[in-house]
Amino acid sequence: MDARVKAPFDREKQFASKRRAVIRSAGQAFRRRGYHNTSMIQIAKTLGLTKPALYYYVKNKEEVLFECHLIAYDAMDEILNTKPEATHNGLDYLEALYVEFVGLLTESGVSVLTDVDSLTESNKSSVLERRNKIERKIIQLVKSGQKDGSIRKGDPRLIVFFFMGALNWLNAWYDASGRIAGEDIAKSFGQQMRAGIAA
Amino acid sequence: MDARVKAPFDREKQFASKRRAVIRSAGQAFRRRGYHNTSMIQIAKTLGLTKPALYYYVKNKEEVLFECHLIAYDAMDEILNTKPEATHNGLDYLEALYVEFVGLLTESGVSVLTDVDSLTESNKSSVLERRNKIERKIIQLVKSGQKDGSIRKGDPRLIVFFFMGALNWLNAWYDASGRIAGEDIAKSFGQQMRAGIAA
DNA sequence: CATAAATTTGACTCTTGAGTCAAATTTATT
DNA sequence: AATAAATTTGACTCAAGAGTCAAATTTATG
Repeated sequence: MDARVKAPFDREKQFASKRRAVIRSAGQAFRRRGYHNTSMIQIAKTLGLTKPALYYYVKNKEEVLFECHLIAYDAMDEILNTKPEATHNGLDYLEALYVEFVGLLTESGVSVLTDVDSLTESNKSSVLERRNKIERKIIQLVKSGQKDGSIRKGDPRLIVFFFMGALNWLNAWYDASGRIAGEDIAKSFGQQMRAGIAA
Repeated sequence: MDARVKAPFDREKQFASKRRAVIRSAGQAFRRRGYHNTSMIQIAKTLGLTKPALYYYVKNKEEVLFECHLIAYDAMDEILNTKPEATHNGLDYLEALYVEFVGLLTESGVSVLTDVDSLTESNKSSVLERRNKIERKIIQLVKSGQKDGSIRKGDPRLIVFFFMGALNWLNAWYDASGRIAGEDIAKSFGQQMRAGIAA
């Protein structure tokens, strides 16, 4: 391998991966203690860094929060955009998605953060836009499930708000170090959400 | 009426009611913008006061947050302690409670706040104690519903976390000024929670 | 109307934590 | 080894917001 090619690439790669580590670690802290109860110094110390070293990777605290949000919505988008193998009716499909969502929020360190109001106006609306887009997609899925007869009638928004609420609230109580296995949660939540909306 | 008796009583009453107004107004602000995104001056201005006038009624900001939490849990306790008229099976009872909970969080200004980590250690554990107590009670109700056969088998904690999550997340999206009526939410949520856990 | 208590105010102080900067040190490249 | 880039550091500045205090004003009571 040519060093002139490999070296800069490695540098970038290292920088990017360290940066990701910063965001992920900060995200964990935000989830546990909240955005405002987590100082940049704490984040730095957790990673064995000092504050200026942290700012070498990151523009400011709000940017970190913003990216934490993006990570979550990127991951959810990915789940939403992955076509399921077998064709299901609306209900089956929705349940499968839901189980994956729960898996995402329990197994991977990803979490849906609540601190939207600590973002700049522009970042805030961009995050809300992402969230709404996802919500609209799921509402559409519910509607098509109602059409194919697998999901019972009723305001699709309320149906979605219900089980998505249960999902988002996960972050408030679920602790990776807790004693409930993520898989068990996914199974139970999947069942309840399915039974709750089945026709 | 004797003025020497009435007057001081009225003063106290006025003080108490103004104080309550402060807490309630602050609670609304905390719910909308979050604890740390709400300054004491904002709270004061909303009520047409200045900051020191606010501190006449309240020891410090954290106390306000603490009392907001207590208000919510007091209200939930009251619902839990009110015996239902007709005797139901576990499922019916739980659904009735749940509908009342949703009503509480939509119709009255009460909300379950997320900022537990902004409390002093002692206040924090006291709030968590209250929350756990309520959770345990509901878990017990689920268990007895499972015994009488109206609620399906499964880890009662996970069953409770699911629908209580949906409940608590209400505050994150529901805005009293929104276009969905609280009663409609209660009805839909009640149905979904019931169907989700029915045997 | 005089007095005391309740209520409100303007003008402070103090702490915390975000963000910066110039200099030092480490790492890669020739 | 010399040099340049990447990385890290200690020591700052600065702003926001919590909380205070002595004095002014309003309200109730005799």
